[in-house]
Amino acid sequence: MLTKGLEDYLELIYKTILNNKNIKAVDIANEFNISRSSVSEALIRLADLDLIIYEGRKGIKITKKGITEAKKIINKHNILLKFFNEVLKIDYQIANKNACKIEHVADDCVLEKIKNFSDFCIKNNINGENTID
Amino acid sequence: MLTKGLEDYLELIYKTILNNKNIKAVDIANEFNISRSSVSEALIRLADLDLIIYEGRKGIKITKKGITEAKKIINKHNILLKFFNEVLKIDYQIANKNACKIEHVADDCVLEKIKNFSDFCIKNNINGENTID
DNA sequence: AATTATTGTAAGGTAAACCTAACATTATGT
DNA sequence: ACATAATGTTAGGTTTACCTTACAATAATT
Repeated sequence: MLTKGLEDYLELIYKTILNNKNIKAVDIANEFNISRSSVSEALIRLADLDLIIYEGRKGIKITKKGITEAKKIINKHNILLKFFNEVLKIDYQIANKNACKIEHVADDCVLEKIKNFSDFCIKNNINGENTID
Repeated sequence: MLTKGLEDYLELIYKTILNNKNIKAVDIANEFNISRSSVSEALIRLADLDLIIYEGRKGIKITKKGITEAKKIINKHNILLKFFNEVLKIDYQIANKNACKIEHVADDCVLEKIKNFSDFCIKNNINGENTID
């Protein structure tokens, strides 16, 4: 299983590539406030796991396996974000921050249940603002 | 801030004491499948933080500060457990396991919102079993 | 009481994930 | 083209949270 750090980096790599932008090691370092050398090591590890193709300055490419993995993580993130923000009506920044942390620890089956419940609540306008007596 | 490990150990210490039972370092080691020496270190750290009074074989006592802290963690745990198990209708063991992980990373304000929403859902019989089309 | 088992501690080790500093390489600006 | 800046890598270090092994102290069994 991927560590929280590797998941975060892969997530950023995929999102950036999806946006048709290039991503460099230094960008990851800046985004997460870690050193370039730490990123260097992490990218080698992601490459070892066949999640990215890393050729230093030549760029970072994501593999099919990497895309699958990144999508999973982003999916988890989005389920949590949506639930926190749209159902519980938690401030977006805080919702996002908490989604970022919980996405690495919550089991798939829990996320699945949250997703279904969240969709139901949104459809029926049940949320944290109209549920207070 | 306490680490996940220290929070877990303190939680167990408090729960055991609440049950009028004594708790020893070896019990913590067994519960979390870690070595006695790791527990030994952790207990010294908890004592340094004034959360417990630790005197080796003479026993482990919890301080007022420790009780306050333990209650906070257990409260978080219970909010999550209740939401997962009673609202989302997730299997108790899985609900508990996930509560255990998320309690260490979720912000207080998120837990607060989950609690309110959870109570509302329970009161109105809105749950993961009657919300599927 | 003597033996055996249990418990706690100390010493030293490991792996992960970070760090800084120094260096090499590649881009960029003039 | 050259100087400067940006980027990636290497080497070596730190911290955290574990570990094992060995030993000391206490408790339990016979």
